[in-house]
Amino acid sequence: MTAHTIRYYEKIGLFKKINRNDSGHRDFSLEDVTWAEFIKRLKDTGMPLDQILEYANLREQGQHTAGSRMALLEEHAMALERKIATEQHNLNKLKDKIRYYETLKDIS
Amino acid sequence: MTAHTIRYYEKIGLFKKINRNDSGHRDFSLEDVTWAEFIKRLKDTGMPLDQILEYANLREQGQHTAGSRMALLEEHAMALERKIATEQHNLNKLKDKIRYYETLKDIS
DNA sequence: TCTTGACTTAGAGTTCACTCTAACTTGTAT
DNA sequence: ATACAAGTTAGAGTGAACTCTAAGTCAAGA
Repeated sequence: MTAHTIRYYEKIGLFKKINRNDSGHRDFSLEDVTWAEFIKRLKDTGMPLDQILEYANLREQGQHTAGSRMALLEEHAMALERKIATEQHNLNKLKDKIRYYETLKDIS
Repeated sequence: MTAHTIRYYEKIGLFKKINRNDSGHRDFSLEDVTWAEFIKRLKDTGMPLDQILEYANLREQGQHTAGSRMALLEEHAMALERKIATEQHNLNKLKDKIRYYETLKDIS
């Protein structure tokens, strides 16, 4: 995650209240870093930024949104599971095609 | 695949020689349709258009490029395999997180 | 015949997620 | 003291893959 990307994430609202030091530079707390890592994990699982933003907004509202956040994560986990299954299916199809070409090569 | 998308694919060179009827409309042969389906499969496995285009160009050169095409497909299949493995790993991590939140809920 | 809808083109606009630029200020090493 | 690296902002630019628009032609049903 580059500095540019972090500033961009702050701009779109993924980071809410990053402290600044005397000279106006961002001063990331441990909590900020943990949150950044969590954003990265969600990103790595293919969650689009607007959904992560939704999660971030819930998170800002406090503890009483924990349920909704959980639901969001569970929904995303299921979507990811479906996506992996589809990709596995496509991979098998592709391998079939490759094997088919290999048999052709054996014959000709 | 919408009509717009097909025209776009033709424009960037994915379709090479689509016949036209008397009124200038595209007249897709069975081979064209098969090729379109193959493009779709490659797309569904996450192959970017420039790689599909590379494949299309090889395909146009004729039978003697069959080896290179196979290599391309094999390389892509391996990349897809790695991608699925990573995604599975990320999914597991996400599920761990969800389970962790669930234990918190049980306690509090 | 009239209407409706599908086709044609070149080219403009959109979305996502950055990525970079310009102009400026601040911090660090020698 | 002087470089120079790294921070700040608003806003522009990028790349992938569409997606749509405008202005026009063509075809089929009531």
